[in-house]
Amino acid sequence: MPKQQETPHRLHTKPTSSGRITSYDVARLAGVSQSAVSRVFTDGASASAKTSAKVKQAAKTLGYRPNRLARSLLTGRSYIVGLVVAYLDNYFYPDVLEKLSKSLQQQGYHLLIFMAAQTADNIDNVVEEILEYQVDAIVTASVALSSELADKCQSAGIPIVQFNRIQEQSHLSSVTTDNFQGGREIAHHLITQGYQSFGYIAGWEGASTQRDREAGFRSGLAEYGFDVSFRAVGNFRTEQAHEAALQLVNSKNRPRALFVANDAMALIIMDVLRHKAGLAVPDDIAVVGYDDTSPAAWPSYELTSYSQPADVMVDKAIELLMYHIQNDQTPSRQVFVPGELKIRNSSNMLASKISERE
Amino acid sequence: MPKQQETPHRLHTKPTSSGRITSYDVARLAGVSQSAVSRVFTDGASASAKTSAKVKQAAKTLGYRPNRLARSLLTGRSYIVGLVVAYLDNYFYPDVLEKLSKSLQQQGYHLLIFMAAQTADNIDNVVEEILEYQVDAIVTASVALSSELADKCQSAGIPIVQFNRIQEQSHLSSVTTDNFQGGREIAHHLITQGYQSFGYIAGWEGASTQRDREAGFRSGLAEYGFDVSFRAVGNFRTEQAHEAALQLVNSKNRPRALFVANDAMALIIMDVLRHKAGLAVPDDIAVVGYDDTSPAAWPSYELTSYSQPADVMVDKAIELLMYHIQNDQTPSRQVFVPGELKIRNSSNMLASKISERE
DNA sequence: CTGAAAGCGCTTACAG
DNA sequence: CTGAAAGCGCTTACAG
Repeated sequence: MPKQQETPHRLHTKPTSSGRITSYDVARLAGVSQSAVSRVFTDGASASAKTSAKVKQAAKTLGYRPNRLARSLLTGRSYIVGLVVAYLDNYFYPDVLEKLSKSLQQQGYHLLIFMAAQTADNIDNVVEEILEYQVDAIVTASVALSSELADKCQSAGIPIVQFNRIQEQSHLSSVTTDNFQGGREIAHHLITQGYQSFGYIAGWEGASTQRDREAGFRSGLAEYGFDVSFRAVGNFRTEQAHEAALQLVNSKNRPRALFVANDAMALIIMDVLRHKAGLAVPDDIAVVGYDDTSPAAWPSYELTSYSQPADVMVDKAIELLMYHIQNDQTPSRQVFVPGELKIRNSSNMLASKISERE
Repeated sequence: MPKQQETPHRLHTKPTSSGRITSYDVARLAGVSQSAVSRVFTDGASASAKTSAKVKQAAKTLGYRPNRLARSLLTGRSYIVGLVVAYLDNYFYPDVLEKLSKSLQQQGYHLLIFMAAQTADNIDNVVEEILEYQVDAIVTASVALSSELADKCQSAGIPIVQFNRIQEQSHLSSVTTDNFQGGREIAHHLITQGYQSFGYIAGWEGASTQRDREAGFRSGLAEYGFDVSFRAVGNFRTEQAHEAALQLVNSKNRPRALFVANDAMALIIMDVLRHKAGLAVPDDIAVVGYDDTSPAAWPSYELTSYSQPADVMVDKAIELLMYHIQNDQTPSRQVFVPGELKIRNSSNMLASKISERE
């Protein structure tokens, strides 16, 4: 029976009309070769004005757009950047994500998102998956990779930029503020304000930011002979920050001034102090955060905080990214962006006390 | 000179060692065909345990992972979902993004992010770009597409799910709460509380959420013979919400109760009322928001708000997405997720007034 | 400037 | 179960 061939094979005899419009369809309509179509859509490739016009017209008629995935197979460039991120509930990161995405978009890149838990073992699986998408680069925000995986990416030629995290052992590029210096300035500020006893609420102890902020804070206190008399761990999580605040409230010797490792926790803690424990900030206890996210400036909080300028950090991250994408196997760089202590009412003892003393 | 051929052509004579490890490399090491390697990495394809073991061992040795982009060329599935989003500074959306990303990740999909301004003309360009990436579907959060583009995506077989926005003319699937009903319940709540004059701060007037919330609010008031006596536009932007609040404060006949089109604006406005105008909430003016984002529940605000359950909405969006990806040209669906009025202190007149009256 | 052709890394009927 | 081969949609030397 000659009819047996009627059902076409799915793979080998795909009819032109089925689904996607390709450069061949455009070529046919424009009366040029497929190569010509490709050239019209390639920056810097040679095509006469006449050809270009015909092709563009045909493409418009058909609604053709080049397939970036097919292109990437040939060029080795996907124009996809993988972003690994863990803490979207810390408002610093949505801000970073927005700015990073917009800037990359302007350069023709787009972000592929991978959410991860903060613990290191999980991150590696996530990154392995990213590699399947042939990303041109990876940004890890607030998470750390194993050094084995970092090596693997390096040998695969996929640059990695760490955002707001730094790792000595793996030689990865990074953008951070100087967290040690930030912690130190906070200590000096509180001492200058006249406070004499100090507490610290830690973030996740695997994080370089947590480590450096605490070390800087302790160092800054030690310079003037002070120490941390209360410490609890909030792990950068709101529920745990809440618990840490309760520990603080119930502690025998509550410190007079408290440094909390980031704003997200500091705001929660201020609320507990004021509304659950009936304490006044700063009159009963001063509070300082880190990140200077927008709620820190809200009149209900007026939280003193060390700013991490997201826009500058993002600019630097993109510079690093482009630098590594364009130059293979270049040495990594650690970029430190200057931060700044934003002094607000939550730590302002002098404003009230000095006037009393005068 | 025979030396002239020394530099290899970049394209045609790529040495095996240069860069990526392919299925051919694995095949060679494992002593099987390239097809066999492919099958081992394809769910449901037939491969003997022996072959599978050899291939997996070789892949591990070489650090091989299949190239998803190449795969997608054949299968027509990229496992990429495009997300268009405009308001990451409204904390509702980072929450949505996180949940959406995590859920999709579990099903092997990943989100490619496109930031857009809220105005419609811009969105179309963004979506055109998304299509180049051969996404399997598009989620538009808080933005609206032109109906031409919606048609184009439909004919290209790319399903679109609108998140927190609804559009009658273009027949797109959508997930929203019932914003009209939400506005109406808020009106009834405020009336029940005993308030008698009402203000409204609008979001961006091109947004269906804004339109429906306002219409519902006005309808709910009208049922009891009330009307809106003050109205200003905040456009869902913090700076403009701030200005709207100042207008309110300086208005001749300030309303006794205020509905603000979303929490992000409502929090800003509460701060202006309390800290710039010295007004008490709810004693001088009641405030209600929409979204029930986490800051609404913070003790400093205690903002009454209509909840949009992000997790349920995301679950529904993913159901719609998968339904449309798996079934071509299926009719669109409008899913309404039940919301709930969360009554907090910011609108609680009775708590104080009743006790006074008794 | 232009077309024919090879090939990017993969999947999948086909025929053993 | 397995290998040889075609082809997804594109870019890019090559030779006119």
